[in-house]
Amino acid sequence: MTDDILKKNKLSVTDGRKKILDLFLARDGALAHADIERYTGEMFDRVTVYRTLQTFVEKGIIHLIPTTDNSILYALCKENCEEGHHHDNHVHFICDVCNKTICLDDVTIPKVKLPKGFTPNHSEMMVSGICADCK
Amino acid sequence: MTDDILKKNKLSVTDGRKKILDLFLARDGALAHADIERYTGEMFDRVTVYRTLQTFVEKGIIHLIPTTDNSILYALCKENCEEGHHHDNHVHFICDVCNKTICLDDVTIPKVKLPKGFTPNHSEMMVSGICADCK
DNA sequence: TAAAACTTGCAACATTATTGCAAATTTAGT
DNA sequence: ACTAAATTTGCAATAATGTTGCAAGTTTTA
Repeated sequence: MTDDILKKNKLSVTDGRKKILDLFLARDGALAHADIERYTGEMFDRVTVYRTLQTFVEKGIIHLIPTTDNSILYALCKENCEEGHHHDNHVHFICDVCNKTICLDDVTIPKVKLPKGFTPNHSEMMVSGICADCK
Repeated sequence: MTDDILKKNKLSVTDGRKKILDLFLARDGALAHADIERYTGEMFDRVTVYRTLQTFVEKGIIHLIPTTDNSILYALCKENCEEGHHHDNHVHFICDVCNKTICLDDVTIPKVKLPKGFTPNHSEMMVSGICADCK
């Protein structure tokens, strides 16, 4: 499974990449760099984690999620990795209780009417509240 | 002007706070910590800038803007500072050309229909593209 | 104007991220 | 399966970013 995703994206299949990809496949929530480091522990160097995430973002295997604090979150979105390119026009949900960030793949970001002179290109939308598990 | 805002928020009127508030009033775009440091230069310590921004956020004079990269942006929004409390349910626009982030105070974030079990509380929305100045 | 309250700068420290280079691993060609 | 080429990793060094305690300085209050 992980091997396929890596091969499809023309990346060498290495232990580090498989392990990190596994992590994303196992969770449906988004992950912060720190989560990944906590999990991989002594297995790999911090630098490898940074570089792996960067590579995955470049290849479109994972995508960045904006946050209100300074943290960077990464998430693997189902459709995207199947198809090999990004469709990240979905809403992200941050649960105030469990603090997980979830990709709502089926909730499309609505278009908004911008003031005169503004031309839209890409949109991001995040909703916080209580998720289905915590309700 | 700056004195009034500070007083209204029960903050001591100091040179640092006035200078930083001036910066926000002069720009309509959002500012990163680094922008402020670049501007204030040797005038104040880094720590003072951090603490001033934190205080302003707590008082609701400025608000944080989420970004896709790891940067933290702050912006003063017109209505808010007049009234002394937050109405930050507006869309933020990031220009791909000049890279400015602008509060579209008149563009309200639309409501979206969430999947079963999810309860919304707060929303954020960012649109990138070309701004009115760069078109 | 003096005391109390608050703010600032400094120094030290913690965390997070980036880069170059050599060693190790993976891939591709035969 | 074996070797050369390409890629990836770990290490070390460095940079950038953010935090804390405390003493000195400034602002506010009465």
